[in-house]
Amino acid sequence: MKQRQIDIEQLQEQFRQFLRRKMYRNTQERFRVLERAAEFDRHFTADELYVYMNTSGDKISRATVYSTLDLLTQCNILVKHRFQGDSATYELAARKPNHDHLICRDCGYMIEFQESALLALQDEIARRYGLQAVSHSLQIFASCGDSATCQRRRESSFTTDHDT
Amino acid sequence: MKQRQIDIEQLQEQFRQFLRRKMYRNTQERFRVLERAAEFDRHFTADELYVYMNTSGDKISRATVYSTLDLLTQCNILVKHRFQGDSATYELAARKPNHDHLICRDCGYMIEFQESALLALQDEIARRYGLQAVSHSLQIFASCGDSATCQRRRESSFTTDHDT
DNA sequence: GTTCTTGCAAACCCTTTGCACGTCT
DNA sequence: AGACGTGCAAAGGGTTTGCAAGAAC
Repeated sequence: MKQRQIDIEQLQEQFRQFLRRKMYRNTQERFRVLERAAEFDRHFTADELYVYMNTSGDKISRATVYSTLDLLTQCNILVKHRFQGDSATYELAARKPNHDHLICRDCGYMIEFQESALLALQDEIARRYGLQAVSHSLQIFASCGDSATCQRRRESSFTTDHDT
Repeated sequence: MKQRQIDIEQLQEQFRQFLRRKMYRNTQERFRVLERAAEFDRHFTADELYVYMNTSGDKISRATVYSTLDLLTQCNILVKHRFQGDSATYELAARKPNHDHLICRDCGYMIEFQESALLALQDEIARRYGLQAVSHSLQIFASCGDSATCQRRRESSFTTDHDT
């Protein structure tokens, strides 16, 4: 968790406009969830954010965290992922625009990559069916091939995720 | 559910080899799950398969269905999807090779498409990081644009997750 | 005969919900 | 004031697990 060059005020404005458009209320809780979520420079779960907030000064309920994360996802401030089996993870959309995930199916090691060709491809495929593409989610599953490497990566992938 | 030109014997052989390689046992239940799963020409859930089997002559437990579906996914006979929020869905990998999904984020309407460029792209990206691509999962989220159509299509409403 | 698998039900975990209280407009 | 949001705990639903009985090897 660290500060980056995310424009928090712009996100707040974006959220405010979304809430107004949907006739939802401007509550302190909702904006605190946004602020604290924006401190993560990595994927995080709803429960992680809940614990983080409640152990650092923001008393808030799980229900509110979940519901606000849902709102933030609706207005594209957050992106929600459902990787294998576990709980859903979120990340700031602005954190690393248009990245996708390369995942070792044997050890779970995950690499974030950016591939500009995908944007054009997503648009073209949607157009092919008369739709307008909004976003996409791509995971490539691979194997390390080298089992020693795979094992080493397994350890690091579960302990260090604090930096991208 | 209907029969297609799936080579069930080849799948059984593939499964047998996988079990042998992993030192797992050849049980009747495992092969019955494979046979019955292969009858679906669409996505299905573990529970659907469980109910289907138990209402048509194959008495089997949920635990076995779940565990066998996991094995069949491990050996690439099935593909497992985790679309929005609900339960996981499976489908035969051989059913429609290398297809991906185009989903209307407003009404949930889903189109299966095939795009051969993606295969090359998945391989190239994995290679870029020294890995060997096995498969991928791509969802493109779009909007219908036409609200009338979208509303008609709306049977279940939900927010868009980016899932595996 | 030993080990793995199955079946059953209960446990589990993440997420959602119902209701009373509090807050926003 | 009225409607909506929050907090709490309990319910919910898909999936996994523990243990005894049964099959595979």
